[in-house]
Amino acid sequence: MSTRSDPPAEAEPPAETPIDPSVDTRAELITAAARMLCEGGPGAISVRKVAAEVGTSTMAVYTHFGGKPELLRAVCIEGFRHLATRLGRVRPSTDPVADLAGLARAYRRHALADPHLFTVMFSRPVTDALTDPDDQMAALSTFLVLVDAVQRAIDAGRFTPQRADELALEMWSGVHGLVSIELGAGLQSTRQATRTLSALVRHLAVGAGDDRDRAAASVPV
Amino acid sequence: MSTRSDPPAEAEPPAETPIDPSVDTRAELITAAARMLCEGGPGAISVRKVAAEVGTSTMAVYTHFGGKPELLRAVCIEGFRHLATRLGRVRPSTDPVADLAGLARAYRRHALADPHLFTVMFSRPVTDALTDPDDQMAALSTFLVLVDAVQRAIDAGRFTPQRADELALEMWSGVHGLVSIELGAGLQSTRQATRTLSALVRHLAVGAGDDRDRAAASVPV
DNA sequence: GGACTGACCATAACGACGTTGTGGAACCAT
DNA sequence: ATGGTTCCACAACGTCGTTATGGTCAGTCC
Repeated sequence: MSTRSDPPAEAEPPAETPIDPSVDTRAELITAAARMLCEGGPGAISVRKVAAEVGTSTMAVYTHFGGKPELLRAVCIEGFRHLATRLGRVRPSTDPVADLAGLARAYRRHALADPHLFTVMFSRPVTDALTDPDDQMAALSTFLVLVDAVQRAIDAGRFTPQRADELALEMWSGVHGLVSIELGAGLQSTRQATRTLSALVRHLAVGAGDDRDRAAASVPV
Repeated sequence: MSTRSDPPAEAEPPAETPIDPSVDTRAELITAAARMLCEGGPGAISVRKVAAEVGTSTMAVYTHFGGKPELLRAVCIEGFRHLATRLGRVRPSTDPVADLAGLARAYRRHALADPHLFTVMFSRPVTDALTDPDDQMAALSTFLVLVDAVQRAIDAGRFTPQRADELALEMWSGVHGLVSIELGAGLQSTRQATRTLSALVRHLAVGAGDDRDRAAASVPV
């Protein structure tokens, strides 16, 4: 246990504790829980250990969140924001199909960066508890970026006119499924996964109406 | 429950698994755990309650399996066998693309029949523990059926010549992802999901080289 | 100034959990 | 009978999420 010892017995105990004056406990709890989830998986995260890491008692979790599920939910919302910023960094270009491939790669990069968080983010207990409109928006915005790219592909004449949200759901399913399989079952290699990811987007683009050669040019192998 | 058919066993059964004891405690534990997982999710399954349901003590779990993770692993292997038989019921026809759509529907039907089991089946702790060759084969066989259908589509000239396993992985990713999203995030309706599932297979088929009209004929909306 | 209020957290406890040690009962080959 | 093995009942240990209780401290109103 690497804990903070209590040597100041001779010193002035009644003095203030200027160690952590400003930072609020709530944010510290979230980051500590996120770090434990990242390192040891869902099973390694416990209210007691999170509180101990922050240097407080378990009650802090209950006053700030209400319980362990809400703490995990807060961690996942943080994860959704990270994912949203990642996808937001993929700036729309003049080639919407290439943008789709970029979004797919960014999605996978996010999952590989923190596999445990990614898994928990899309687990039932978490998604069911996303009742706050802001939280729902944070989770949905990641999908709306996809819809936008698909719509731009339709408007540009690359895809045949159709419902953009349905086609975006197909794209999301493919990417999400591939990443989930890669994390769960473990594919042979990451190179295999990246190649399959490109092929998946390319094939879906062609299926959506794009020219085969143009799709191949937009989505590099 | 599970029709344990053992017809090709010409040798003597008492060699390994004696069915003599009035009922096999091991099998009872598995079915009890599976039922609890099905009804209440992963959180509702505890060694104590499973043992109590069977009418024994917790020690039975440790003598037969070694611990709770191994018990869950056994339940998931049973799930993989169910999935394999489900996919096996999709008999190869003269239309391999239609077969792919049938396999996708069967895969989704399996997931919707027992969502909790489906989720646990592809979770890290379970897939990592599949070290026994027989178990790996049971899990892989579900994928090999897909590879076979893709290969038949290539041989029939529907798909352009390419690696069948890679294309099958794309198909699996799409279907698995769509089902995972449906179970996790919850789509608007099951009709929406079935339509998207068909569109996904159809688009991937076209992307793989199939004629657009033939794909539409093989995969009904 | 002093009392009140609410937010925040330390302490201790409760019940349930997974797991283990101990030992007993049933079975089987000798 | 005898020794060995398999299987399980019982009780215990440590950890978990959660709750009850009470205390500290900032702000507010008299």
